[in-house]
Amino acid sequence: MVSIDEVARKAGLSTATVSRALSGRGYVSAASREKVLLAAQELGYVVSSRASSLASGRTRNIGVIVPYLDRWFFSMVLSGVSSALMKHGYDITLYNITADSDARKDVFETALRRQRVDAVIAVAIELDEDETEHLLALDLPVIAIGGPNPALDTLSMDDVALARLATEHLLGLGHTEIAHIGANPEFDIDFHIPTNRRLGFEQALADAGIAPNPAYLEPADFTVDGGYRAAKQLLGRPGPRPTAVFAASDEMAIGAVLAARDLGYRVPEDLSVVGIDGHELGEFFRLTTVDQFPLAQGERAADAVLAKLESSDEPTAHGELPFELIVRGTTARLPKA
Amino acid sequence: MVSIDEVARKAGLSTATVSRALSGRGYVSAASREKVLLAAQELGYVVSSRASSLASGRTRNIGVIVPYLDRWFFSMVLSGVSSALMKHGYDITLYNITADSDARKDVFETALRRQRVDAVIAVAIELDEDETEHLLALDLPVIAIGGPNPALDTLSMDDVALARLATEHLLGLGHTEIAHIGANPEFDIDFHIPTNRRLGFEQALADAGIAPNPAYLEPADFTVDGGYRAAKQLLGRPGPRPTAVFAASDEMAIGAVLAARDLGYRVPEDLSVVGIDGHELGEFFRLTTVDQFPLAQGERAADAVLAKLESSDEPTAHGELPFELIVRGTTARLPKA
DNA sequence: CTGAAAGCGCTAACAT
DNA sequence: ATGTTAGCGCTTTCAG
Repeated sequence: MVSIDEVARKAGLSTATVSRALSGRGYVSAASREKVLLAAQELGYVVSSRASSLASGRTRNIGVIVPYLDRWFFSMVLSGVSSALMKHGYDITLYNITADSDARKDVFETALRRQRVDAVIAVAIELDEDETEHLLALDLPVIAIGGPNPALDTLSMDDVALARLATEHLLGLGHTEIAHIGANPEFDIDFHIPTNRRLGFEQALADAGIAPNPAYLEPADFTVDGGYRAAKQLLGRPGPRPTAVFAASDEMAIGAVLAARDLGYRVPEDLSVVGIDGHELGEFFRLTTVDQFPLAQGERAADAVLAKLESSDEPTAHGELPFELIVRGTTARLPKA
Repeated sequence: MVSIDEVARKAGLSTATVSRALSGRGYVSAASREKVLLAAQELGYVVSSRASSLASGRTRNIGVIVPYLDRWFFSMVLSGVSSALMKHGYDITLYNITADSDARKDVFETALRRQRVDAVIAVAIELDEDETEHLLALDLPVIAIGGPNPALDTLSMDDVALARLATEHLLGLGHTEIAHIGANPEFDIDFHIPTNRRLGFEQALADAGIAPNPAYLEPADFTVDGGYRAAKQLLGRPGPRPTAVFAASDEMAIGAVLAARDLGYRVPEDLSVVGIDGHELGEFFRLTTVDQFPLAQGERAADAVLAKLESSDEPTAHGELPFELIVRGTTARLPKA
């Protein structure tokens, strides 16, 4: 491994100047910089992050904590974080919080404290007080996606508003018999997303003067299969039948579309379906959805963390994440009866 | 940040002994070890990986190179790698090779050379000679998934055999009019997977004495949508029609199932469909598939890399990855005509 | 089995 | 603008 001394020797300068030229900190004449760059190039020198970080306290590495690696949303966020950070020469080390609570504890109590990272991005993890403490005690910039966690700088999604938008879309098309798939308190681990989406749904109905119908609330587990089963229940039960379904995720919405078809209902003629996410599969099914741009969420978190790193004073107000209604083919006006 | 000196002082021992006790390297009396552990515990001491790695040359961090973060297969592999490594106290830093060739170059020429990792796992990336050189020049243990790359220790999937198995399943059910979706040379970037799967398909047919029918070969892009379009072509064209379809991925197979249904064919009565992957969505569609256990692939790569780390002499023969036919509901015997 | 001490390769005052 | 030098916080000989 070629070291900084060799570069210094070759460039005919001191190691200090080489360090300055390479890092861009401190004054270096243009001529010296040239020499250093050339020497480094020719020797194939790359700064050792081990040594550099020990001396400087900076690692150029960001820790990213995610609860799942194998779920679409998190993959997208991670992808966004990664591309944004790589552009700035930062590496990312991954901390996958699992169900195993010992492993989880280990991340906060040991792994993150090894001084391997300059900052932390926590993606959609509900942190308990202890964990929040640990994070704060690191004394590093932290950005959370998906709050709210009043103790942390957070980029949060207004899930109530998201759900209102989806519901209002249906209302605007003339639907009044609207069912909701998703409200399952059991899945409320992640910031009450299911509950908030149900709340938004109910608010929109209330604003339109529609009384909530408990029979139109069907719990499901956020999978295609779950959405399928829920929709079958909704559509198969005797009695009043919804003309539209708002599912709390695109995967459930897709399940609902498939269930409707299997029962002989046409989508959107007989049933309108709207989801939430902007899932790639939604395009194939021409699913109307409220896109929450997970890739952009990741990029934005990365940018926020970099901003905090440059100027630690930055306020980095708790930001709201954008979302947008994408009207495709699974929703339509309520046909006149 | 509490340092090793404080622990040493509190334990009444030298820093050398503390280091030995904590790392498990070198002799330490049980009594001393106790004292050290207690002191470290009470002070909440965690070894600084910066300092430790500079002094020892070990980082307890593995670099993982992946071409995609947002594709199911890679997410699963990554998930497997992550869980296996975390168990052993290793962190993982992620290098996402993108289409951007400058960024790609940067990973091999700079990022990986920063001495941040003890070993590298390369997931299904076709490396050119230059990149392979760079990897080898790191002088670190490297494990590749998805080879073959003769220069690297590789865990590889026998895609020809995988495809044969899928095809033989169909043949065994009595089908002779079998189409294949997937062979698209354009997508051959990743180790000729499409080509190898087509080869396995053709071999199985040949072994059964069936002449290949070019009209039964439909290229597609490995997405649901691609599989859907391909199947529509296959089933919609006038002339002989296949009674079974072997798709080179589960997502394409799902697309084929949906296309068949849309055209009025029943699956599996009128058309059998088999895929490859073991994709989670396959379960919902009751898709028959050849599972390639991506999670296990990741775990196995992690174990292999750890083994190399412990004993650098280990031969770590180029391993073959397992696969298995999962018969579900989209394939059936050819009905007597 | 333990301690003293010499680095690991770089950065950041400080001096010039 | 550049060089000198004292660390950064650990690990690892080497003695004992």
